[in-house]
Amino acid sequence: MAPRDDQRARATSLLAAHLLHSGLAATSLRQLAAAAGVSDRMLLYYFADKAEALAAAMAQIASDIGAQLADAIPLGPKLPPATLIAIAARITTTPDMKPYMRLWIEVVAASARGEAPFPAVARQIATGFRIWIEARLDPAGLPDPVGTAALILATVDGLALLDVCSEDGITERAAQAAQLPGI
Amino acid sequence: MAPRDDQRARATSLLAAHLLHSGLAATSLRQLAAAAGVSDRMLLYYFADKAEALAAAMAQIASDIGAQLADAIPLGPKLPPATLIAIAARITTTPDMKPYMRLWIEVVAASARGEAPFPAVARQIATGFRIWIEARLDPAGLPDPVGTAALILATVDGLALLDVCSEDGITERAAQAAQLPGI
DNA sequence: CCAATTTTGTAGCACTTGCTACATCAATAG
DNA sequence: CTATTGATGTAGCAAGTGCTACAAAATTGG
Repeated sequence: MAPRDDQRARATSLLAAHLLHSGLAATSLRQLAAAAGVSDRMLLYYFADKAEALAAAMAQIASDIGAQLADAIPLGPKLPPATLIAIAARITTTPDMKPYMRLWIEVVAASARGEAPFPAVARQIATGFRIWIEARLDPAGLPDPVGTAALILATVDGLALLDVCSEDGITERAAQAAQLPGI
Repeated sequence: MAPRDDQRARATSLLAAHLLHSGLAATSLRQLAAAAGVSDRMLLYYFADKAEALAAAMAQIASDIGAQLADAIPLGPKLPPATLIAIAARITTTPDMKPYMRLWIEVVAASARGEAPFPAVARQIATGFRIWIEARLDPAGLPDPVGTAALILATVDGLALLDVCSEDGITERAAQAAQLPGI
């Protein structure tokens, strides 16, 4: 009905695809507008400002990640930390997940720099990750299950970070090492 | 003797301090010049361009990190992975190391974006980290010591990443969890 | 069909970006 | 003392930034 809302939704999807493909490298207003197939003038008609456009795209991406994670490991019996680390490492190093994790690294850095809207976005996504892990972690015998969940999250994020700045193959070998007992 | 080289060295140190304090948030030519206490015109007299100025500052920081790491754990008997993870986590979550690790995250993201000179810088620093770990890791019983070293590096980096986008205290609890046996 | 409202284009503004041309001043070599 | 070189300031350029004023067109309600 309202063309504006339709166009806004369409632009949001195109922006999300653009961010997944190019990261935060090309995020000027005009570049975003080009990616969304509209003029910069219209992008600012659909969204209040650049930050809102980015936030909308990131929200869609975050919901994608959530769905993918929920699909990958449905809620079931609680798992011990070693098992959960192994599984999480295997999932997040999947080629399908690579663009997501790469973007995630850039979002965290932009958040560290205080660049709107990324501090809020990063907090939201990190919380999503944390909840996913905590919901699947067996707390039995753990002195601090939240700390352990955070460690698992850190390990997974670290693998993603490694993937950005290392030669090919190293990340896979690290993920493999994460599946050994006693580490 | 040559005032230019003196000034260049002085500027490099001031730039390094600036990056450690502010990350990559304020890295326009004029902001860098202000941090170095010179005019933008002179900064480009000391350095060929902005990328070279950043590279010089980052090189100094990288050498600082190297020295700090070498001091923290001198070469000695090779350690099993669990011990090494615990030690590395304790070192890198020290308040002293916090600015370094935070900057490191931003450098990796800038590298992912292809922003000069960070791809080269990130590769160099990551290699330094990796060598430090491999030199201290006991490969006995490990099917892929390099993969295990990479995993340790990933864990440490992941803790740093977590530190950027989580509430206070979580990183410490995760680092604590990393010191438990059997994870 | 007219009026009001929503949607879209054109043009541009004030500002920042990395970098440079040019002139000037100081110091040093002959 | 002069001539050359090194060092520094002033001013500015072309491109890009986020965003906006204004008007024309399209759509909708009566």
